[in-house]
Amino acid sequence: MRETLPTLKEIAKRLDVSASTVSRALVDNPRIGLGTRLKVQKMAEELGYERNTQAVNFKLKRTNIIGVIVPYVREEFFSDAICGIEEVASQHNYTILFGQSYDDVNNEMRLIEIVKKKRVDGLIISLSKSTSSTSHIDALSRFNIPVVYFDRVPEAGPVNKVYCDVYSGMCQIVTKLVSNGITRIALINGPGMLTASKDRLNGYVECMENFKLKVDMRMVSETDFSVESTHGAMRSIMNVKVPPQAVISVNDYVHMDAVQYARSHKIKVNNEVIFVSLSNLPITSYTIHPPLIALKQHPHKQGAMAMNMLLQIFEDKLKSGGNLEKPRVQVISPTLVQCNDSKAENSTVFKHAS
Amino acid sequence: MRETLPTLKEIAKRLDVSASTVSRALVDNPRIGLGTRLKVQKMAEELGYERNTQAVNFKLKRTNIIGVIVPYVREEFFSDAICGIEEVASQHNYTILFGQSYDDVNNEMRLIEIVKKKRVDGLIISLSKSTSSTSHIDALSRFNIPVVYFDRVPEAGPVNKVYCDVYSGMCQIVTKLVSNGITRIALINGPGMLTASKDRLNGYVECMENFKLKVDMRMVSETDFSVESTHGAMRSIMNVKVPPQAVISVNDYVHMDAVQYARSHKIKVNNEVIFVSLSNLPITSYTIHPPLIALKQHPHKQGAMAMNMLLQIFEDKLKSGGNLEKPRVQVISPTLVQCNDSKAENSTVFKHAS
DNA sequence: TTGTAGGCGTTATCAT
DNA sequence: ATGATAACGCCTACAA
Repeated sequence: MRETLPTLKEIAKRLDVSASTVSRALVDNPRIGLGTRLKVQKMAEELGYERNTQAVNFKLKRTNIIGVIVPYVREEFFSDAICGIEEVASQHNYTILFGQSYDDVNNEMRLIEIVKKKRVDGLIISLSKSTSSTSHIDALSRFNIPVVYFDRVPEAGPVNKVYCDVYSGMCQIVTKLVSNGITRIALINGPGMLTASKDRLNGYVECMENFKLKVDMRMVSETDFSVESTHGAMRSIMNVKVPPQAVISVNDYVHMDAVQYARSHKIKVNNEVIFVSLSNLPITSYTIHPPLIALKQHPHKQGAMAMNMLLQIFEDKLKSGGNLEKPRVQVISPTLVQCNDSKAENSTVFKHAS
Repeated sequence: MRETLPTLKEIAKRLDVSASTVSRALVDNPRIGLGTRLKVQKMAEELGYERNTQAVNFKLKRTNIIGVIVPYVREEFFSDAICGIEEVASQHNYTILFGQSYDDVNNEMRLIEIVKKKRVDGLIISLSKSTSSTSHIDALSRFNIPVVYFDRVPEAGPVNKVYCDVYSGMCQIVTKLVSNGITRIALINGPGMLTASKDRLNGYVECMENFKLKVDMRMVSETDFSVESTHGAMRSIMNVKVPPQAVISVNDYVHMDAVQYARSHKIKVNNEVIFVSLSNLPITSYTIHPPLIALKQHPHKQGAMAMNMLLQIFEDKLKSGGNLEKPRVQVISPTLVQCNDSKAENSTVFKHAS
């Protein structure tokens, strides 16, 4: 019944050679005769031998597992990113151990403990929105576990990270709007603590100023990503006496909630007020009112890049025998896309190139 | 720099006892004195000892990894299911190795090879839509790797599976519609090959007949889940001379595409024609026209149940020392939910309880 | 109650 | 070019 896979020893016994010989033949070690190598490989083939990765990894003191921690896997952005990670990871025989922080530092800390316990070879993480310090993560470096941050990255410190240049994304958007005559622009930003939020705000402010437009901070609001919070943000924005012509939302979920607010307040979406989102997920195409302008943040690519960075770090660690390489940083540019909203009355069409 | 975790031997040396003693103390083996046990545990605590799971698993010839294969992780249904799996898995110290078949048997076969190579302890899988035979999966049982199917399960054969009772779901829906005076009901079903599709069709036909309603097969169509295919299905359905009053879609993505078709053909959605979906994902609440009736298929719960089933199988395998338990089957009932579509003109409201 | 010895499958370091 | 041996960290008969 129980069909058990042959081991290296089994091959050795049948061929009456030593285990080391077999091992060498199987990894194409040069210190072996061509004849025996072929003989061994043939036998391995016949027996359906498969190297026991568990044993190898154990021997080599590695796990070939990399930890991945994101706020929510159910968000398309992150599941996409995970796929990107998984794609390049599996090509290099790495396996993913993933966990969700549910945007809560405490969960994040628990997960860090787990990946440490599992002795992962490395960690790729996108911070929870409530994470203000990364000391729990820094602890990993003491155990020589390299960490790559992506998307939600810590602001400062010598860390490896890949993220999207939302500053430039913000500029692209504002430029596009302004060149279409839209100058009263509101922003629903993410929690001010997040680096990305600061970048967005800076991009917004500086780009506005470049156009000699005064920045009205009543047009800038924050959300903690919850529906209520977003609705609150909308309320404060729409209540200034000269309301905005455009509302930029920090992401598609916030965008959808903002649209929901607008509709329930009889605001003509994408007509009276133009809606813009800083990210661009496939689902929005099914929504009532998609954003007229959005930014692709390339989550899949970000994931792939993060994993590649980790692989690089592994390699360099082997070469340099140890430590102290300087942190790696990769920035990826978001891509501005125009959508159209068939449902909007007299949907605005953008003409001018940015 | 490199802080390396202490091993069992380290503790043994410091306490001047043997490794086996330490091992026993740490697993609360009864064959050890209370004093030494406490002493050992204290030292372990002090040193920050953490059992090397890799070594343990290697020794015990298990991996504590379970493979999970789904068509797409980006679909909320499956990412939800994976979370359910992950939740109970992590509670029992199991780790997930996931892969996506992208609804293609060939990928599925490749993934099966991989999980076999990784020597997973078990597999949870939701079949690709193009999988007609499960012989590639049956191969796993030869290596004593138990398999649990979920949601997209094979029709016949003695397999372990957990799935949603779409037959009854279909009945619930038809009953609800009929009791509200809607009798011309169309169905956009999934590929006929899938078990679930057959169940849906049976539920539809038999429930209609229970109500003495004649079944018009021109009102029944199939989609391969692609947009074009769904649009084609809609076309054929809406073109019969007396068109349906309701359209039931196999899932939310198909539903959204069906709505899209309807809108572009000036059909008043959820007014002239009522739209119903056989699943119920959060995203639909943001869509232009959510289904007025939907079924919760509880993906998270399905995932959790599948994982629990696997754990049961593991346990029983230990007890019975080996094989031949009869296959396990768990069926979960879908829950009918009513939504409302604020956007529909004169949106139909259902009054009668089913 | 505790220690000793052997082994899981593989690789690395010596020899030969 | 090949073999013998030890070791990775842990567990488990068996012995004491």
